[in-house]
Amino acid sequence: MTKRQEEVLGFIEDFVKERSFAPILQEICDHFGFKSPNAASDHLKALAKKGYVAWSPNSPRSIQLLVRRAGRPGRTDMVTVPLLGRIAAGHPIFALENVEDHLELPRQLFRGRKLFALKVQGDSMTGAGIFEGDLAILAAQPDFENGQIAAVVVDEEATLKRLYRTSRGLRLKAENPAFPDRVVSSEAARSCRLAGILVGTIRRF
Amino acid sequence: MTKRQEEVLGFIEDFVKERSFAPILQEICDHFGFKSPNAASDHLKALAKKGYVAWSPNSPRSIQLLVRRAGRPGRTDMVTVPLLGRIAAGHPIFALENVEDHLELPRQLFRGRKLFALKVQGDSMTGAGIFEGDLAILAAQPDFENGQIAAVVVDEEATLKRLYRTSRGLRLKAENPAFPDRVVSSEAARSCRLAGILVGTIRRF
DNA sequence: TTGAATACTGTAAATGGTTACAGTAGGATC
DNA sequence: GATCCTACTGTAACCATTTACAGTATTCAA
Repeated sequence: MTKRQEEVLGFIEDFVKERSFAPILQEICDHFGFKSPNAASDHLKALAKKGYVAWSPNSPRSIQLLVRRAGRPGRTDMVTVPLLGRIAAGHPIFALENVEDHLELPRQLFRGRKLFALKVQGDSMTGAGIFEGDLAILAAQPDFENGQIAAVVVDEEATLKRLYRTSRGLRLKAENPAFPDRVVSSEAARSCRLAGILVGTIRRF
Repeated sequence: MTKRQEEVLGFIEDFVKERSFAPILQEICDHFGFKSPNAASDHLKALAKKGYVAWSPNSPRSIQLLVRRAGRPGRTDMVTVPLLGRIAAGHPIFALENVEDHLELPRQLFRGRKLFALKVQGDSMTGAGIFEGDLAILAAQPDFENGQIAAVVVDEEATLKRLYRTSRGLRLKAENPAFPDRVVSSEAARSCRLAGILVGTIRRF
Protein backbone atom coordinates (compact mmCIF):
# COMPACT_ATOMS: atom_id res chain seq x y z
CA MET A 1 0.00 0.00 0.00
CA THR A 2 1.40 3.38 -0.97
CA LYS A 3 1.41 6.39 1.29
CA ARG A 4 -1.39 8.06 -0.61
CA GLN A 5 -3.52 4.94 -0.57
CA GLU A 6 -3.03 4.70 3.16
CA GLU A 7 -4.25 8.27 3.52
CA VAL A 8 -7.35 7.50 1.48
CA LEU A 9 -8.03 4.36 3.50
CA GLY A 10 -7.56 6.35 6.70
CA PHE A 11 -10.04 8.93 5.55
CA ILE A 12 -12.62 6.25 4.79
CA GLU A 13 -12.06 4.70 8.22
CA ASP A 14 -12.55 8.03 9.93
CA PHE A 15 -15.61 8.78 7.86
CA VAL A 16 -17.23 5.45 8.70
CA LYS A 17 -16.37 5.84 12.36
CA GLU A 18 -18.03 9.20 12.56
CA ARG A 19 -21.02 8.79 10.29
CA SER A 20 -21.43 5.02 10.28
CA PHE A 21 -21.62 4.82 6.51
CA ALA A 22 -19.00 5.04 3.81
CA PRO A 23 -18.28 8.17 1.78
CA ILE A 24 -19.15 8.62 -1.87
CA LEU A 25 -16.34 9.23 -4.34
CA GLN A 26 -17.04 12.93 -4.39
CA GLU A 27 -16.61 13.22 -0.64
CA ILE A 28 -13.22 11.56 -0.88
CA CYS A 29 -12.30 13.99 -3.65
CA ASP A 30 -13.50 16.96 -1.64
CA HIS A 31 -11.38 15.95 1.31
CA PHE A 32 -8.20 15.62 -0.70
CA GLY A 33 -8.96 18.36 -3.19
CA PHE A 34 -9.20 16.06 -6.18
CA LYS A 35 -10.96 17.61 -9.13
CA SER A 36 -12.09 14.45 -10.82
CA PRO A 37 -14.03 11.58 -9.29
CA ASN A 38 -11.65 9.23 -11.05
CA ALA A 39 -8.86 10.16 -8.68
CA ALA A 40 -10.80 8.58 -5.82
CA SER A 41 -11.98 5.78 -8.05
CA ASP A 42 -8.42 4.89 -9.01
CA HIS A 43 -7.33 4.73 -5.40
CA LEU A 44 -10.24 2.51 -4.51
CA LYS A 45 -9.48 0.17 -7.38
CA ALA A 46 -5.92 -0.14 -6.12
CA LEU A 47 -7.10 -0.72 -2.54
CA ALA A 48 -9.60 -3.31 -3.72
CA LYS A 49 -6.96 -5.09 -5.76
CA LYS A 50 -4.82 -5.34 -2.65
CA GLY A 51 -7.68 -6.60 -0.55
CA TYR A 52 -8.23 -3.67 1.77
CA VAL A 53 -11.71 -2.76 0.63
CA ALA A 54 -14.57 -4.11 -1.44
CA TRP A 55 -17.55 -2.46 -2.98
CA SER A 56 -20.46 -3.18 -5.26
CA PRO A 57 -20.57 -1.70 -8.73
CA ASN A 58 -22.98 1.18 -9.24
CA SER A 59 -23.74 1.36 -5.53
CA PRO A 60 -23.07 4.59 -3.73
CA ARG A 61 -21.61 4.27 -0.23
CA SER A 62 -21.12 0.54 -0.55
CA ILE A 63 -17.42 0.51 0.32
CA GLN A 64 -16.62 -2.14 2.92
CA LEU A 65 -13.48 -2.05 4.99
CA LEU A 66 -11.97 -5.51 4.93
CA VAL A 67 -8.91 -5.06 7.13
CA ARG A 68 -9.11 -3.83 10.68
CA ARG A 69 -6.01 -1.80 11.34
CA ALA A 70 -4.65 -0.40 14.57
CA GLY A 71 -7.13 1.91 16.17
CA ARG A 72 -6.35 5.54 16.62
CA PRO A 73 -5.85 6.73 20.19
CA GLY A 74 -8.96 8.08 21.88
CA ARG A 75 -8.78 11.54 23.38
CA THR A 76 -10.86 10.94 26.47
CA ASP A 77 -9.54 8.78 29.21
CA MET A 78 -12.02 5.98 29.77
CA VAL A 79 -12.65 3.69 32.70
CA THR A 80 -14.23 0.30 32.37
CA VAL A 81 -16.74 0.04 35.17
CA PRO A 82 -17.94 -3.47 36.01
CA LEU A 83 -21.66 -3.82 36.57
CA LEU A 84 -21.92 -6.23 39.48
CA GLY A 85 -24.82 -8.53 40.05
CA ARG A 86 -25.19 -10.55 43.21
CA ILE A 87 -22.46 -9.81 45.72
CA ALA A 88 -21.79 -12.85 47.87
CA ALA A 89 -20.65 -12.01 51.37
CA GLY A 90 -17.72 -14.36 51.48
CA HIS A 91 -16.23 -13.38 48.15
CA PRO A 92 -14.22 -10.38 47.13
CA ILE A 93 -16.45 -7.77 45.54
CA PHE A 94 -14.62 -7.72 42.25
CA ALA A 95 -14.67 -11.48 41.76
CA LEU A 96 -15.28 -12.26 38.11
CA GLU A 97 -18.36 -14.31 38.84
CA ASN A 98 -20.09 -11.17 40.09
CA VAL A 99 -19.60 -9.20 36.89
CA GLU A 100 -22.68 -9.03 34.72
CA ASP A 101 -21.63 -6.38 32.26
CA HIS A 102 -19.25 -3.53 31.68
CA LEU A 103 -19.76 0.18 31.20
CA GLU A 104 -17.24 2.40 29.50
CA LEU A 105 -17.34 5.80 31.14
CA PRO A 106 -15.17 8.90 30.90
CA ARG A 107 -12.85 8.87 33.88
CA GLN A 108 -13.56 12.42 34.92
CA LEU A 109 -17.33 12.00 34.99
CA PHE A 110 -17.36 10.58 38.51
CA ARG A 111 -14.88 11.01 41.31
CA GLY A 112 -13.15 8.02 42.85
CA ARG A 113 -10.73 5.47 41.55
CA LYS A 114 -12.01 1.93 41.85
CA LEU A 115 -15.46 2.38 40.36
CA PHE A 116 -18.13 -0.24 40.03
CA ALA A 117 -21.83 -0.17 39.25
CA LEU A 118 -24.90 -1.79 40.73
CA LYS A 119 -28.41 -1.90 39.36
CA VAL A 120 -30.73 -0.49 41.99
CA GLN A 121 -33.38 -2.90 43.28
CA GLY A 122 -36.29 -1.84 45.43
CA ASP A 123 -37.58 1.49 46.59
CA SER A 124 -35.72 2.02 49.82
CA MET A 125 -33.87 5.11 48.58
CA THR A 126 -36.52 6.92 46.59
CA GLY A 127 -36.30 9.82 49.02
CA ALA A 128 -32.79 10.46 47.78
CA GLY A 129 -33.96 10.28 44.20
CA ILE A 130 -32.68 6.78 43.61
CA PHE A 131 -35.17 4.48 41.93
CA GLU A 132 -35.45 0.88 40.90
CA GLY A 133 -33.52 0.28 37.71
CA ASP A 134 -31.10 3.16 38.13
CA LEU A 135 -27.44 2.45 37.73
CA ALA A 136 -25.63 3.34 40.91
CA ILE A 137 -21.99 4.23 40.38
CA LEU A 138 -19.88 3.49 43.43
CA ALA A 139 -16.28 3.98 44.42
CA ALA A 140 -14.74 1.09 46.31
CA GLN A 141 -13.52 2.56 49.56
CA PRO A 142 -12.65 1.11 52.93
CA ASP A 143 -14.16 3.97 54.88
CA PHE A 144 -17.02 6.45 54.83
CA GLU A 145 -18.05 9.78 56.28
CA ASN A 146 -21.17 10.19 58.34
CA GLY A 147 -24.25 10.62 56.21
CA GLN A 148 -22.81 9.29 52.97
CA ILE A 149 -24.83 6.89 50.87
CA ALA A 150 -23.02 3.62 50.42
CA ALA A 151 -23.47 0.03 49.32
CA VAL A 152 -23.15 -2.31 52.25
CA VAL A 153 -23.02 -6.07 52.07
CA VAL A 154 -25.10 -7.63 54.84
CA ASP A 155 -26.34 -11.20 54.86
CA GLU A 156 -25.11 -12.05 51.36
CA GLU A 157 -26.80 -9.04 49.87
CA ALA A 158 -25.72 -5.59 48.80
CA THR A 159 -27.98 -2.75 49.87
CA LEU A 160 -27.77 0.95 49.27
CA LYS A 161 -28.27 2.97 52.45
CA ARG A 162 -27.25 6.18 54.15
CA LEU A 163 -24.63 5.41 56.78
CA TYR A 164 -24.11 6.85 60.26
CA ARG A 165 -21.78 5.88 63.05
CA THR A 166 -23.60 5.72 66.39
CA SER A 167 -22.68 4.70 69.91
CA ARG A 168 -24.38 1.36 69.37
CA GLY A 169 -22.79 0.61 66.04
CA LEU A 170 -23.51 1.30 62.40
CA ARG A 171 -26.87 2.79 61.45
CA LEU A 172 -28.24 2.04 58.00
CA LYS A 173 -30.89 4.58 57.10
CA ALA A 174 -33.27 4.11 54.20
CA GLU A 175 -34.58 7.21 52.46
CA ASN A 176 -38.15 6.03 52.48
CA PRO A 177 -40.46 6.15 55.53
CA ALA A 178 -41.77 2.68 54.68
CA PHE A 179 -38.37 1.17 55.45
CA PRO A 180 -37.20 1.19 59.08
CA ASP A 181 -33.65 2.01 60.12
CA ARG A 182 -31.34 -0.85 60.83
CA VAL A 183 -28.56 -0.84 63.37
CA VAL A 184 -25.64 -3.21 63.09
CA SER A 185 -23.78 -3.64 66.34
CA SER A 186 -20.03 -3.24 66.41
CA GLU A 187 -19.57 -6.98 66.96
CA ALA A 188 -21.79 -8.02 64.12
CA ALA A 189 -20.16 -5.38 61.95
CA ARG A 190 -17.64 -7.96 60.88
CA SER A 191 -20.28 -9.77 58.83
CA CYS A 192 -21.16 -6.45 57.28
CA ARG A 193 -18.81 -5.03 54.71
CA LEU A 194 -18.69 -1.61 53.14
CA ALA A 195 -18.57 -2.21 49.40
CA GLY A 196 -18.31 1.37 48.22
CA ILE A 197 -19.72 4.83 48.51
CA LEU A 198 -22.13 6.34 46.05
CA VAL A 199 -20.58 8.81 43.63
CA GLY A 200 -23.37 9.03 41.09
CA THR A 201 -26.40 7.58 39.38
CA ILE A 202 -27.35 7.10 35.78
CA ARG A 203 -30.89 6.58 34.63
CA ARG A 204 -31.97 5.64 31.11
CA PHE A 205 -35.46 6.43 29.91
CA MET B 1 -43.17 2.03 16.98
CA THR B 2 -45.63 -0.15 15.12
CA LYS B 3 -45.08 -3.83 14.39
CA ARG B 4 -44.36 -3.19 10.75
CA GLN B 5 -41.91 -0.42 11.53
CA GLU B 6 -40.13 -2.75 13.92
CA GLU B 7 -39.83 -5.32 11.16
CA VAL B 8 -38.35 -2.76 8.81
CA LEU B 9 -35.90 -1.59 11.46
CA GLY B 10 -34.96 -5.19 12.14
CA PHE B 11 -34.27 -5.80 8.48
CA ILE B 12 -32.02 -2.77 8.29
CA GLU B 13 -30.16 -3.92 11.39
CA ASP B 14 -29.62 -7.36 9.91
CA PHE B 15 -28.56 -5.90 6.59
CA VAL B 16 -26.01 -3.61 8.21
CA LYS B 17 -24.74 -6.42 10.40
CA GLU B 18 -24.11 -8.64 7.43
CA ARG B 19 -22.94 -6.22 4.78
CA SER B 20 -21.73 -3.33 6.93
CA PHE B 21 -23.64 -0.74 4.96
CA ALA B 22 -27.29 0.20 4.90
CA PRO B 23 -29.74 -0.99 2.25
CA ILE B 24 -31.19 1.19 -0.46
CA LEU B 25 -34.95 1.68 -0.51
CA GLN B 26 -35.34 -0.86 -3.29
CA GLU B 27 -33.63 -3.55 -1.26
CA ILE B 28 -36.03 -2.94 1.60
CA CYS B 29 -38.91 -3.17 -0.85
CA ASP B 30 -37.55 -6.37 -2.36
CA HIS B 31 -37.32 -8.00 1.04
CA PHE B 32 -40.88 -7.18 2.01
CA GLY B 33 -42.36 -7.44 -1.45
CA PHE B 34 -43.27 -3.76 -1.69
CA LYS B 35 -43.93 -2.66 -5.22
CA SER B 36 -43.21 1.03 -4.73
CA PRO B 37 -40.12 2.62 -3.22
CA ASN B 38 -42.43 4.90 -1.29
CA ALA B 39 -43.52 2.07 0.96
CA ALA B 40 -40.00 1.84 2.33
CA SER B 41 -39.63 5.59 2.26
CA ASP B 42 -42.77 6.06 4.35
CA HIS B 43 -41.56 3.61 6.97
CA LEU B 44 -38.22 5.34 7.18
CA LYS B 45 -39.87 8.70 7.58
CA ALA B 46 -41.88 7.34 10.49
CA LEU B 47 -38.81 5.76 12.05
CA ALA B 48 -36.86 8.97 11.65
CA LYS B 49 -39.63 11.01 13.22
CA LYS B 50 -39.53 8.72 16.22
CA GLY B 51 -35.79 8.97 16.47
CA TYR B 52 -34.78 5.46 15.49
CA VAL B 53 -32.92 6.28 12.30
CA ALA B 54 -31.55 9.24 10.42
CA TRP B 55 -30.42 9.68 6.89
CA SER B 56 -29.22 12.33 4.51
CA PRO B 57 -31.45 13.52 1.68
CA ASN B 58 -30.56 12.25 -1.76
CA SER B 59 -27.90 9.99 -0.35
CA PRO B 60 -28.22 6.29 -1.07
CA ARG B 61 -27.32 3.94 1.77
CA SER B 62 -26.98 6.76 4.25
CA ILE B 63 -29.40 5.37 6.82
CA GLN B 64 -27.93 5.49 10.31
CA LEU B 65 -29.26 3.37 13.13
CA LEU B 66 -29.64 5.60 16.17
CA VAL B 67 -30.86 3.15 18.77
CA ARG B 68 -28.72 0.25 19.81
CA ARG B 69 -31.20 -2.50 20.51
CA ALA B 70 -29.65 -5.96 20.30
CA GLY B 71 -26.49 -5.92 22.35
CA ARG B 72 -24.02 -5.33 19.58
CA PRO B 73 -20.39 -5.31 20.72
CA GLY B 74 -19.10 -2.27 18.85
CA ARG B 75 -16.16 -0.33 20.17
CA THR B 76 -16.96 2.61 22.38
CA ASP B 77 -17.06 5.71 20.35
CA MET B 78 -17.77 8.92 22.12
CA VAL B 79 -20.22 11.70 21.62
CA THR B 80 -19.54 15.22 22.67
CA VAL B 81 -22.67 16.40 24.40
CA PRO B 82 -23.03 20.16 24.82
CA LEU B 83 -24.29 21.34 28.18
CA LEU B 84 -26.66 24.15 27.33
CA GLY B 85 -27.44 27.04 29.61
CA ARG B 86 -30.13 29.58 28.87
CA ILE B 87 -32.11 28.70 25.76
CA ALA B 88 -33.41 31.85 24.14
CA ALA B 89 -36.69 31.39 22.34
CA GLY B 90 -35.69 33.08 19.12
CA HIS B 91 -32.40 31.30 18.68
CA PRO B 92 -31.57 27.85 17.41
CA ILE B 93 -31.08 25.51 20.32
CA PHE B 94 -27.56 24.57 19.38
CA ALA B 95 -26.36 28.14 18.99
CA LEU B 96 -22.83 28.47 20.30
CA GLU B 97 -23.75 31.15 22.78
CA ASN B 98 -25.92 28.66 24.63
CA VAL B 99 -23.14 26.16 25.24
CA GLU B 100 -21.74 26.27 28.74
CA ASP B 101 -19.69 23.12 28.77
CA HIS B 102 -19.18 19.79 27.07
CA LEU B 103 -19.54 16.21 28.25
CA GLU B 104 -17.87 13.27 26.58
CA LEU B 105 -20.15 10.26 26.83
CA PRO B 106 -20.10 6.82 25.27
CA ARG B 107 -22.42 6.94 22.31
CA GLN B 108 -24.32 3.81 23.22
CA LEU B 109 -25.05 4.90 26.77
CA PHE B 110 -28.11 6.88 25.70
CA ARG B 111 -30.29 6.49 22.66
CA GLY B 112 -30.70 9.27 20.15
CA ARG B 113 -28.26 11.10 17.94
CA LYS B 114 -28.29 14.81 18.55
CA LEU B 115 -27.78 14.76 22.26
CA PHE B 116 -27.54 17.75 24.52
CA ALA B 117 -27.61 18.25 28.26
CA LEU B 118 -29.39 20.64 30.60
CA LYS B 119 -28.81 21.18 34.27
CA VAL B 120 -32.11 20.67 36.05
CA GLN B 121 -33.45 23.70 37.90
CA GLY B 122 -36.35 23.54 40.34
CA ASP B 123 -38.37 20.72 41.81
CA SER B 124 -41.17 20.35 39.30
CA MET B 125 -40.17 16.82 38.27
CA THR B 126 -39.20 15.26 41.57
CA GLY B 127 -42.03 12.76 41.19
CA ALA B 128 -40.20 11.32 38.21
CA GLY B 129 -36.98 11.16 40.21
CA ILE B 130 -35.47 14.23 38.60
CA PHE B 131 -33.97 16.68 41.06
CA GLU B 132 -32.35 20.07 41.05
CA GLY B 133 -28.77 19.81 39.90
CA ASP B 134 -29.22 16.62 37.91
CA LEU B 135 -27.90 16.55 34.39
CA ALA B 136 -30.73 15.83 32.01
CA ILE B 137 -29.59 14.19 28.78
CA LEU B 138 -31.92 14.98 25.89
CA ALA B 139 -32.16 13.97 22.26
CA ALA B 140 -33.09 16.75 19.87
CA GLN B 141 -36.18 15.55 18.08
CA PRO B 142 -38.96 17.21 16.16
CA ASP B 143 -41.70 15.05 17.62
CA PHE B 144 -42.71 13.20 20.76
CA GLU B 145 -44.95 10.38 21.87
CA ASN B 146 -47.67 10.92 24.45
CA GLY B 147 -46.40 10.79 27.99
CA GLN B 148 -42.75 11.31 27.20
CA ILE B 149 -40.74 13.72 29.30
CA ALA B 150 -39.31 16.51 27.19
CA ALA B 151 -37.67 19.89 27.35
CA VAL B 152 -39.97 22.56 26.01
CA VAL B 153 -39.01 26.15 25.38
CA VAL B 154 -41.80 28.49 26.49
CA ASP B 155 -41.34 32.19 27.14
CA GLU B 156 -37.57 32.24 26.71
CA GLU B 157 -37.11 29.40 29.14
CA ALA B 158 -36.57 25.68 28.85
CA THR B 159 -38.64 23.53 31.16
CA LEU B 160 -38.72 19.81 31.66
CA LYS B 161 -42.25 18.42 31.64
CA ARG B 162 -44.26 15.37 30.73
CA LEU B 163 -46.06 16.02 27.44
CA TYR B 164 -49.51 15.04 26.28
CA ARG B 165 -51.49 15.91 23.21
CA THR B 166 -55.04 16.91 24.12
CA SER B 167 -58.01 18.28 22.23
CA ARG B 168 -57.22 21.74 23.56
CA GLY B 169 -53.55 21.67 22.70
CA LEU B 170 -50.38 20.61 24.39
CA ARG B 171 -50.50 19.65 28.04
CA LEU B 172 -47.35 20.15 30.11
CA LYS B 173 -47.57 18.07 33.23
CA ALA B 174 -45.22 18.54 36.16
CA GLU B 175 -44.42 15.51 38.30
CA ASN B 176 -45.01 17.34 41.55
CA PRO B 177 -48.41 18.12 43.07
CA ALA B 178 -47.24 21.61 44.00
CA PHE B 179 -46.97 22.54 40.33
CA PRO B 180 -50.17 22.85 38.29
CA ASP B 181 -50.57 21.53 34.77
CA ARG B 182 -50.19 23.97 31.96
CA VAL B 183 -52.01 23.76 28.67
CA VAL B 184 -50.65 25.47 25.61
CA SER B 185 -53.33 26.03 23.01
CA SER B 186 -52.65 25.01 19.45
CA GLU B 187 -52.42 28.65 18.42
CA ALA B 188 -49.94 29.62 21.10
CA ALA B 189 -48.00 26.45 20.37
CA ARG B 190 -45.96 28.39 17.87
CA SER B 191 -44.23 30.29 20.64
CA CYS B 192 -43.51 26.97 22.31
CA ARG B 193 -40.81 24.77 20.88
CA LEU B 194 -39.96 21.17 21.61
CA ALA B 195 -36.24 21.15 22.31
CA GLY B 196 -35.74 17.45 22.88
CA ILE B 197 -36.99 14.39 24.68
CA LEU B 198 -35.44 13.03 27.83
CA VAL B 199 -33.28 9.98 27.31
CA GLY B 200 -31.48 9.90 30.64
CA THR B 201 -30.23 11.63 33.73
CA ILE B 202 -26.89 11.73 35.47
CA ARG B 203 -26.44 12.76 39.07
CA ARG B 204 -23.16 13.35 40.81
CA PHE B 205 -22.93 13.06 44.57
C1' DT C 1 14.38 3.05 -22.58
C1' DT C 2 10.65 0.66 -22.36
C1' DG C 3 6.84 -0.86 -19.75
C1' DA C 4 3.96 -0.76 -15.93
C1' DA C 5 2.16 1.21 -11.94
C1' DT C 6 0.92 5.49 -9.41
C1' DA C 7 -1.40 9.77 -9.31
C1' DC C 8 -3.92 12.59 -11.07
C1' DT C 9 -7.36 16.18 -14.75
C1' DG C 10 -11.49 16.68 -17.59
C1' DT C 11 -15.84 15.70 -19.89
C1' DA C 12 -19.89 13.29 -20.65
C1' DA C 13 -22.83 9.26 -20.77
C1' DA C 14 -25.39 5.99 -18.25
C1' DT C 15 -27.67 4.49 -14.52
C1' DG C 16 -28.95 4.11 -9.91
C1' DG C 17 -31.69 5.92 -6.31
C1' DT C 18 -34.52 9.28 -4.14
C1' DT C 19 -38.25 12.11 -4.00
C1' DA C 20 -42.66 14.31 -5.45
C1' DC C 21 -47.32 13.88 -6.41
C1' DA C 22 -51.61 11.44 -6.61
C1' DG C 23 -54.41 8.02 -4.85
C1' DT C 24 -56.60 3.68 -2.23
C1' DA C 25 -57.88 1.27 1.91
C1' DG C 26 -58.22 0.10 6.83
C1' DG C 27 -58.19 1.23 11.66
C1' DA C 28 -58.23 4.38 15.59
C1' DT C 29 -59.88 8.26 17.91
C1' DC C 30 -63.17 11.67 19.18
C1' DG D 1 -69.03 11.33 10.35
C1' DA D 2 -64.82 13.73 10.22
C1' DT D 3 -60.13 13.43 10.86
C1' DC D 4 -55.76 11.55 11.45
C1' DC D 5 -52.26 7.82 11.19
C1' DT D 6 -50.64 3.53 9.07
C1' DA D 7 -49.63 1.04 5.05
C1' DC D 8 -49.31 0.64 0.93
C1' DT D 9 -49.63 1.13 -5.18
C1' DG D 10 -48.09 3.56 -9.37
C1' DT D 11 -45.84 6.83 -12.35
C1' DA D 12 -42.48 9.96 -13.36
C1' DA D 13 -39.21 13.62 -12.63
C1' DC D 14 -35.01 14.83 -10.83
C1' DC D 15 -30.38 14.50 -9.49
C1' DA D 16 -26.66 12.07 -7.41
C1' DT D 17 -23.16 8.92 -8.33
C1' DT D 18 -20.63 5.91 -10.85
C1' DT D 19 -18.30 4.69 -14.79
C1' DA D 20 -16.24 5.05 -19.44
C1' DC D 21 -13.00 7.09 -22.28
C1' DA D 22 -9.14 10.09 -23.23
C1' DG D 23 -5.10 12.15 -21.64
C1' DT D 24 -0.70 14.08 -18.73
C1' DA D 25 3.23 13.61 -15.58
C1' DT D 26 6.12 10.96 -12.44
C1' DT D 27 8.36 7.06 -10.48
C1' DC D 28 10.36 2.62 -10.48
C1' DA D 29 11.86 -1.74 -12.07
C1' DA D 30 13.57 -4.82 -15.91
